[in-house]
Amino acid sequence: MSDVEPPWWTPRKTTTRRSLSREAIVDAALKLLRAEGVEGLSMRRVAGELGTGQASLYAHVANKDELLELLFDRVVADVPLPEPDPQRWYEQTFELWTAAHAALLRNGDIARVALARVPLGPNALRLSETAMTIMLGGGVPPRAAAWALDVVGLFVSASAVEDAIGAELNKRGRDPGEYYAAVAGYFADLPAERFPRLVEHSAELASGERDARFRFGLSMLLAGLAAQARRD
Amino acid sequence: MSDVEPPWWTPRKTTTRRSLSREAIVDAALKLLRAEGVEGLSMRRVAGELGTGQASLYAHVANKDELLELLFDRVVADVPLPEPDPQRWYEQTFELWTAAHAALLRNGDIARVALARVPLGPNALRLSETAMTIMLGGGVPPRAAAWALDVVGLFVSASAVEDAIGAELNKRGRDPGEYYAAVAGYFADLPAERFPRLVEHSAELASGERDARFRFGLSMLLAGLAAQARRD
DNA sequence: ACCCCTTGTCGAACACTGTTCGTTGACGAA
DNA sequence: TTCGTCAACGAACAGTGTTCGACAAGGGGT
Repeated sequence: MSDVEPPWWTPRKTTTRRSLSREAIVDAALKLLRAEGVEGLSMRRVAGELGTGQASLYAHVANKDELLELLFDRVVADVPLPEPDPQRWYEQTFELWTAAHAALLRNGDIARVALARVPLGPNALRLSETAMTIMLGGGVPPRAAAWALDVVGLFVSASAVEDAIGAELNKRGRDPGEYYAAVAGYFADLPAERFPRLVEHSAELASGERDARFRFGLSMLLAGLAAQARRD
Repeated sequence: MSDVEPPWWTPRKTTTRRSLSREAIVDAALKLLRAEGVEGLSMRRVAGELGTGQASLYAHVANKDELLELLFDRVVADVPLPEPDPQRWYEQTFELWTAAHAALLRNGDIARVALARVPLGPNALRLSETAMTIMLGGGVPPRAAAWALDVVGLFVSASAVEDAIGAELNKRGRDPGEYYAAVAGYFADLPAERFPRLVEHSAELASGERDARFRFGLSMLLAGLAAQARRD
């Protein structure tokens, strides 16, 4: 845990005098998030979870937006960070982002908030610093490393959101994989004369192997990075 | 224009008997979207734009989600699609997605809806079919092409969302680039003993050259694809 | 020409949302 | 003991997506 915080997070220096605290609020929000997703997370319900009124939350948290940022950073805290080893920069980068992806998936929708605002909380910063150290140690030029941080982060978050949506739709349906099957069927039933490729490859287009698809995308990105690293 | 539509879009076969129409609604929504973003797009305001009551919209559109999907597909309609040429598959792929990115950016926030639901509207399908044709013609294996379609689409949408947020924050501020400067400043002012790399490369981390960053990310991805294409 | 009945329009209402206001009441310092 | 501060919180405000039910206008069948 680091005590660095973005300047727009309301500072909470005073020890709480009563029952509520920022931590308790984030805890309650996290519980709701896992159960219902970002959509079902309202200030009233968080307050209800804590057995208090909604207005009370605003003494500890400026905003719903701020609460979501705190929540996101709490989730990022669970990503294990490796000790950078220049010999294994590629593997370590791969593992770091795979772990981040997994942590996001463990918490429903939460990746949405990463796409709505660049994550600059203390734990996101620790992760960024580690990722930069690994890439720079591996010989990736600074500008490429800095930009790649953004690009890969974007991809990881977007993937997590997509996977969370699929998981949610599957949960609502009867059988596991029902949603992916429906998408594949939709592709397969398109008019073949107009969409020959989509029809022909409908199976691959909708194949629900989330992890394999994620690793494929991450490999695509890191292949580009490795090429940059070798050039210098 | 293609007349293929996902089965869950309410079919509107009958010619409109009165003033309202699906097209008019999407037009009004598009106008609002450009002016205020997805956030400021409510059914009431769309209805107000058309001088009618909010309930009237539901005769032409199942719900707000469907309206957003229609809106997204309308935006995708503006992406110019090249005639596939196997000799130039890499360039064509690059150009196609750059054009898609630009079309999204021209319409504020709209990329958000692509991340909230896999886009399967008629124009998104035409774009997908073209992208597949180009990649397959260039020798990319089918499964890699199918997965890359998803991965690159995710990246393009996520980039567009991030850029739209930056653009919005800059618009709110006094000077152009104010937001990026603030982020760079935040990085630069971090405690150097804890975040040495982030502090050292704060300039690159927040550099606001949107297009260059986007092209960099797209290159990273396509480098991975090109490696796959050569392998076969 | 008549009537019916389908179908688009739309005001009102419902159940929510995030946030603010003003009051209450308990604690720590003097 | 008294005072002032501040977390707690009920109520209200302005907004949201959506549904219901009433209304009216045309076209099709008789």
